Formats: sequence, structure tokens, C-alpha cells
Amino acid sequence: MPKLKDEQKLAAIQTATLRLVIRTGFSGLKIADVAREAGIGTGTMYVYYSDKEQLIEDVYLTTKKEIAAVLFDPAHLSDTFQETFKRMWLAYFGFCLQQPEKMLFVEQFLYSGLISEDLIAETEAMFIPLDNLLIQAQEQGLIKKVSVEIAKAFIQGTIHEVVKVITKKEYRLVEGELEKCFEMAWGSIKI
Amino acid sequence: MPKLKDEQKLAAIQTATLRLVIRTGFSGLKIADVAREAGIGTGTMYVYYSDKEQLIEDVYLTTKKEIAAVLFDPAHLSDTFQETFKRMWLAYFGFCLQQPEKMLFVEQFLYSGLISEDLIAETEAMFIPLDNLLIQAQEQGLIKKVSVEIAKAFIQGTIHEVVKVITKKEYRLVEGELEKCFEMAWGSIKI
DNA sequence: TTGGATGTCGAATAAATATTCGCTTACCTT
DNA sequence: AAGGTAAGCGAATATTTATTCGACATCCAA
Repeated sequence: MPKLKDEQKLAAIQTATLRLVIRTGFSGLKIADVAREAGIGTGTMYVYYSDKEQLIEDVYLTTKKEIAAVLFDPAHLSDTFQETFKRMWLAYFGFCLQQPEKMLFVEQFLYSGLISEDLIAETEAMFIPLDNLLIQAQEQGLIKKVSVEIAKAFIQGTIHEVVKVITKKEYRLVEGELEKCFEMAWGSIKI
Repeated sequence: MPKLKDEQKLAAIQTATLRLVIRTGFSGLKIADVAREAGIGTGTMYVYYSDKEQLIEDVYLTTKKEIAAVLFDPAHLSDTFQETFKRMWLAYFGFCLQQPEKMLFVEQFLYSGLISEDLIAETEAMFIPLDNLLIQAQEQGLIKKVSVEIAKAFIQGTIHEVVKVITKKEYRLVEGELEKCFEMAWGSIKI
């Protein structure tokens, strides 16, 4: 009977949203701009999202899920914690480096004052396995015993900030610099 | 002859701006809200700042200057690099912890897409002494040889992210945890 | 003490932007 | 192949928010 919603349009909207947020910031995100960037009419935006808030929340949730998938790829599991950690670290770093707009979007939205407590809780729950991994490592005396929140902040903070610098200044990591970055990250948490 | 502008009002506007940005995010910053929070009329805002952009840029510049002063306090200078670094680190960490709204404002504005290249250049120039300090330490083999930008990203990233977690989740550092945080930061850059 | 130049105010206006609406188009079902 | 239903559109409208403006208050200098 009716025409179905177009998956490709949905993807185009999300991509356009991410692209525009990195270009113009959160405050600068306009529905009409997103529509133009996605190559659709303004009104069509409202077929897919009832309002701007829904759009942003959905992009946030989708991106968070993607990050969780990157982090918790079973292929990262190894015998030693350090190796597992390294694979996860490299995977997340690579993700951020290749798609900084996603990392920036997530970070900006979290501190935008627009996000709801519910959405925060929902997305944080996805990362509980990471907490467990770190707690286990702490119990085995492999990494420093600080609050898990602090430990995660260190890991995430370094990655994000380095990627931000690279993105902003169009800096390129030279040979071996990625490895050095990992050593720095590891150096901060190891006993 | 004329009535003078009121320094106190200016300060109230800046404080209100910072407070509102942390509460509602950058996108939510409204001139009328700032005026109400500062206890003045909306129109008065335009006596002090010709428009919203000016206001934000001025708060940014003022805050950056304040940060530079905190960082480059001559009292931090010591015989050893590690000691100087530690004093600076603690001073900046303390500043962020006590006035997270300033740290968040600066960070958010930098990635808002609203900041001009000129303003970026102007504020970055203030921190050249830090670059020199780090380069010197690298030459003396005290810290890892990575791009200064990367090194700064590590240092700043960890502080900011930890403070963000503390602020957002109303977490309180337990006894000795600050010291551990410094050890982590130092652990990441030391050879 | 007084006059004028400016600060101060918030209602009025202008500008920007989100959202709706009536129409057209495309797709799916029968 | 035809009808119906929802997608798609962008101009029109509603809403939000920045900025201006005219009346009034205050301060400084003479």
C-alpha cells in the first residue's frame, strides 16, 4: 500500500547531522541545513524525526551503539589483560581517528545540557563490560587502583584529546607515534 | 560628564555566562537568560557587548588569560622539571576542579565552530612557554619524545576528562586519589 | 545645583529557525 | 492497472530569540 521509508535517506540524514555538527558546532545545527546536506526537502526531515531533539538523540544512541560494538568486538579478547586492553585501545583510537565527527558529536552532546538523564543511563549501561574488565585488572594488581570512573576518564580523555588535536590542526601521526601514544596511555594506568 | 560603565555588572555578565553555559550548554545560551542571571535588563547587555559573539569571545579570552596566569605562576618554578611540572599540573587541576565552568566553557567554545582563527592564534600564543618547557624536558630525556601537541593533549585531556567526570557525576576524590591522578599523568609522559 | 551625556530598562521589533500544511509523487497491494 | 496510503516537497506559519528603541535614571563637571 504505502510507500516505505527509505533507509538510505535515514542514513543520509544521520551522516549529514554528524558532518554539520563537526563543522558548525551544536548550536549551529539547523534542520534546513541538515536537509540540504542530506539532499532532501526540509519537510521530509519530519517524516523521519518528529523534531530536532529526536534527531539528535537518535544519532547519539546510534553512535554510542557503534562505539560499543567497536570496543567489545570479541576479536579483542586475549589471554592477557594488557593485550586485550591494547586491542581495544587501538580499535577505539582508530575509530575516533577515522570518524572524529562521531566522537565529537557524542562528546559535545553529553555536555550540551540537552541530553536527558534517561538517555545517559541507557548508554552508560552499554559500557558496563568495560567497567568489569578494569575492575578485574585492578584486582589482579595489573593496573592502578583508582575509581573506575577515573580510570575510564584517563583512557578516554587521552584518546579524545589527541584525536581532537590531530583533527583540528590536521596533524598527522608520524611513524611509530601511534605506538608511543599507546605506551603513554598504558604508562598512565599500569602499576 | 557621563555615567561610567559598571565593572561589577561586567563581572556579573561574565559569571552568568559561564554559569549558564555549564547548565544549558552552548546552544542554550540566551542573551535574555544571561541578563536575568546577572540581574540586569536585557538591553543593558548591549551596552557592554555589541552582540552575543562579542560576549562569548570576551569571556573566552578573559578565561584563557586566567588559565595562563594559573599555569605560569612564577611560584611553580623549581630546580627539577618534574617538580615544576607537578606544581603546574596541580595548579591547573585545582583550577579546573574549583571552576569547572571555565574549563568547560573554553573547551566547548574551541569546538563549537564559532571561534575565529584569529582568536585561536591569539590564545595559543599565550601558551608557548609551556611548549618550550616540554621541549626542553624532551631534550634532557626526561619525557617521551612525541610531538609537543600530542604531549599537551595527553596532559590536558586527562585533567579535563577527570574533572568532567567529577563534575558530572558529583564524584568526590577520596584521600590520596589526587596524588594517584598525578602519578598517572606523570606515568604517561615520563620516559 | 543643574544639564547633558550615558547607563538602564523591558517592551517592541526584527531576524532566525523550527515546524506545519496542502499538494504532488511514488510505491505497494489487490 | 488502479486506488489508496504514506513519502516527499518547499512555501507559509509559528516560535523562539537577538537586537533595537524610547522613556527614564544616574552620574559627572562646571
